[in-house]
Amino acid sequence: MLTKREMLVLKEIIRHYNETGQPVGSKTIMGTLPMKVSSATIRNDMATLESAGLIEKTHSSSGRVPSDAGYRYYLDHLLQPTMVDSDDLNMIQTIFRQKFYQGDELVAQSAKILSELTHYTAITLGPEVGSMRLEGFQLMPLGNRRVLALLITTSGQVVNKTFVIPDTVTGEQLEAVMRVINDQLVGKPIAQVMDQLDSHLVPLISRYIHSPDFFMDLVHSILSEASADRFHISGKMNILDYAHMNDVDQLKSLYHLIDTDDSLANLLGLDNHDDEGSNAHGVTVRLGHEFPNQLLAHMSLIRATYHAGEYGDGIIAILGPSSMPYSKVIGLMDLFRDELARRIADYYRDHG
Amino acid sequence: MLTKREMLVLKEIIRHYNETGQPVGSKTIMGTLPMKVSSATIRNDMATLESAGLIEKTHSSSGRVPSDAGYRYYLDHLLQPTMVDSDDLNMIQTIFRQKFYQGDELVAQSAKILSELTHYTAITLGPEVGSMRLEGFQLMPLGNRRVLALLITTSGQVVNKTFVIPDTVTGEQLEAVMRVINDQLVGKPIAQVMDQLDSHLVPLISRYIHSPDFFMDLVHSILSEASADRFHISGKMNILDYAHMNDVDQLKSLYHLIDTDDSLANLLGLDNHDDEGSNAHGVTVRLGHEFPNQLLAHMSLIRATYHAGEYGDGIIAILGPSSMPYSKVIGLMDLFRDELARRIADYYRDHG
DNA sequence: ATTAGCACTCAACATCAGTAAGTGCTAAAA
DNA sequence: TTTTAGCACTTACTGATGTTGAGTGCTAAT
Repeated sequence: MLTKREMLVLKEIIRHYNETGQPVGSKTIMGTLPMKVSSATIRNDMATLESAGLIEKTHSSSGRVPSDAGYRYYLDHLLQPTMVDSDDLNMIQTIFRQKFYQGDELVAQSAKILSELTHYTAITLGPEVGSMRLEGFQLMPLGNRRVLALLITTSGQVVNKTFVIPDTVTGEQLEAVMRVINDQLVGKPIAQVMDQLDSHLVPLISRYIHSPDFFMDLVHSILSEASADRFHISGKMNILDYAHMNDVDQLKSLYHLIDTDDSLANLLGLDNHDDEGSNAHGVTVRLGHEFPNQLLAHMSLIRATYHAGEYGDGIIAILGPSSMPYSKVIGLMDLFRDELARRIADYYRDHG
Repeated sequence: MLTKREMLVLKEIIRHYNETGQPVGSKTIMGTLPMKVSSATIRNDMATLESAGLIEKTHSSSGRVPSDAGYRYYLDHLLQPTMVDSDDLNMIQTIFRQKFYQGDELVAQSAKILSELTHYTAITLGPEVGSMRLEGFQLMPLGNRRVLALLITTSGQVVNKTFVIPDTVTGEQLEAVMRVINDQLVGKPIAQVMDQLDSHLVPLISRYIHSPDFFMDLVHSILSEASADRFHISGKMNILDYAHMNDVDQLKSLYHLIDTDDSLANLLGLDNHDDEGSNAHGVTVRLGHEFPNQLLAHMSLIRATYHAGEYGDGIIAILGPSSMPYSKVIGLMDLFRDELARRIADYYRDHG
């Protein structure tokens, strides 16, 4: 159990290290603590903090640096989110006041705003994913053995894809497939349709078409395009600033990670939904070393879920260095999730 | 005018510098020249080359490094493209043998292949741009004041976009607009339609609709999406390897440049079509210092046009360091443009 | 429990040869 | 006239050595 002053010392070490990036010494702390104590006292406190594993030395006579555990302790016990300052608030509201045509634009813009305000990397995910249902499906012959497949979802997303049809396929067959899908599948959640493709669709289509392989491929292909997680990432290049990578190959791997939907889903914890690391504000912080992936070692992921009412939940997240102004960033995220949730609800209410 | 041996010395300096990245000394050259001369002789030749501005010293007693002008001379007079080695050829053909559904995939894959073979950054541009014509236009009401606009081009590209319609717009008006566009504009080149939007479309639509602003916006928006240059870039992160940037901000600017369609168009010279820098193989090389942009200083852009017959011309390009194995890369580009042109012609012939 | 004082540690920086790679120049050889 | 051997000279790089300053841990006094 830490004393009050030890906590303060830890907090100050984290604050200073954040600002300067340099190890912090006892004299520096002495200057900024609210009470008047000597540097020797602080040295003693630091020794305690060090044996508790919360801070580290870079070499035997250096100042102290927060350790992974130190950050964890800070996040869990010491952190108080700051209010978003009015300039930032203004910027957010100004941008959100624009007119958005596509539902996605709102979410994409969010990533942009977040990355610009923080100078880190922002990742956002729209609310549609889970709750999205199939609204319509069309096949339009384009001539010359090509056909345009068009899939519309309840969230207003439209996916189109052109296919080359085998010689054996006739116009009537196209009609039949279209009819079957619109009769049987419209209104069902996309995810469910995906799962039951083989068991449901094959028998239905086989009634009209002898070898339904082509159509199965087609439907599968366009469905997976529609149901793929649509991450919006902004500020990718900021990684160059905050990930102090000496190895170019690691940097490349990191970018690969960010660019791969699967790893991103994994990063955001889209698979398991335990709330570890969440604090009272519904904003969760995961430190890099808590991820299985070595690459994220000195990074930190701040993640918040926003609730767009009946339209489902979405995610906003920020990837940055372990050493960042958490109070500010968490304050920002907390405000932003509400703001975005409201805007999305507005959007769908007005024209959803 | 350079002597035969001076040319050889220049060539060898470039070759060595390429392989090692280190300044090249007279003794090194001595070992690799076909004729037997002493290092002193080569030093004399080097002095000539230096006063001609073709090579440089990094400090007063260092070996020599090719200068910008040296590279230019090499490219214009000394370079002989190498045949593509059979492994690479195999890889190209294997990948091209896959089935492609969208016309674009072929061009996108090309960028991927090129970047993987060279370890540089590849940029490709499909052939459709100039010759693309409007094939069809549809407006489908989606309910709840939304409308889906669908635009199909002769190259098989389909662009869809949803819009929120003002309260005042009626279904008949949608019908009318659709009819006008399909009657009047189908078959015309997209570029031309874009240019004449205001002069042609406004009077046509005004006959049916009092304030055509909304529709003009709509048509304009979807047209520009359809006619935007579709660059495919692959190997972006390789820049980290070959652009030996010490300044992170410069690196960021460079990435911004690559990510901005306008600058990219500019880089590839899509505006002016003079053939400067082109050699007999139809592959042109522009060295970084020849671009107005400071950022590209130590880079080089290898660019080739491929001719997909009646389907128009496209571009493949590689961005890399000034110091690269030009013979190989140019050989590759020369082969690749033919290969890609053939594949694209095949694609459109089979189902275009 | 806190503090002053002091010995100690270590990175960072500067200084100072010594070495190796490479040059330019001169005078002799081809 | 061109090429070559020889040599003095330049410079980056390397490693050893010393100095400084920020910081620590420990002890003994408050």
